[in-house]
Amino acid sequence: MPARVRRPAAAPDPSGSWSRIYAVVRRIPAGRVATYGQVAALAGLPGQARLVGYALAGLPDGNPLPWHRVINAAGRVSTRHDGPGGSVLQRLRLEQEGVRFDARGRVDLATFGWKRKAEVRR
DNA sequence: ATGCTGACTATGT
DNA sequence: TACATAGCCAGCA
Repeated sequence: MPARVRRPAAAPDPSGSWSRIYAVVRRIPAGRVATYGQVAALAGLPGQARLVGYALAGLPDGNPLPWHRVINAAGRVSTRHDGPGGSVLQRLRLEQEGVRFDARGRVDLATFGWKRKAEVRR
């Protein structure tokens, strides 16, 4: 079995990359989605989209982090190894927040993508 | 200290 | 649009 990433414990290392990732994910507003690469860049880890996925994989169940708002660059929900239910739950939560999926199960990043600055409204 | 794995992305065919 | 390949980093055995 693959070495399942263990959660960063209750006291995440503030210097650790994972903590920075979590901090960014937490800022994603409801009804919007961000790509792994985008989160990585905002976390100061340009190009390390993978780390974002792995960091989220180590999240404990029931944690307050809106991990479901993070999807891949293709606008699709990544399938996790944790269980197929995870991706389903993710899509469900997003739809609940108003994010629309097309017939192919993809999200239009141009519409629901998280824009950090100035965004469309305000 | 070394090697393997993994919620990814960009590029080429 | 879909599949294959290479590059990236942190954590665990």
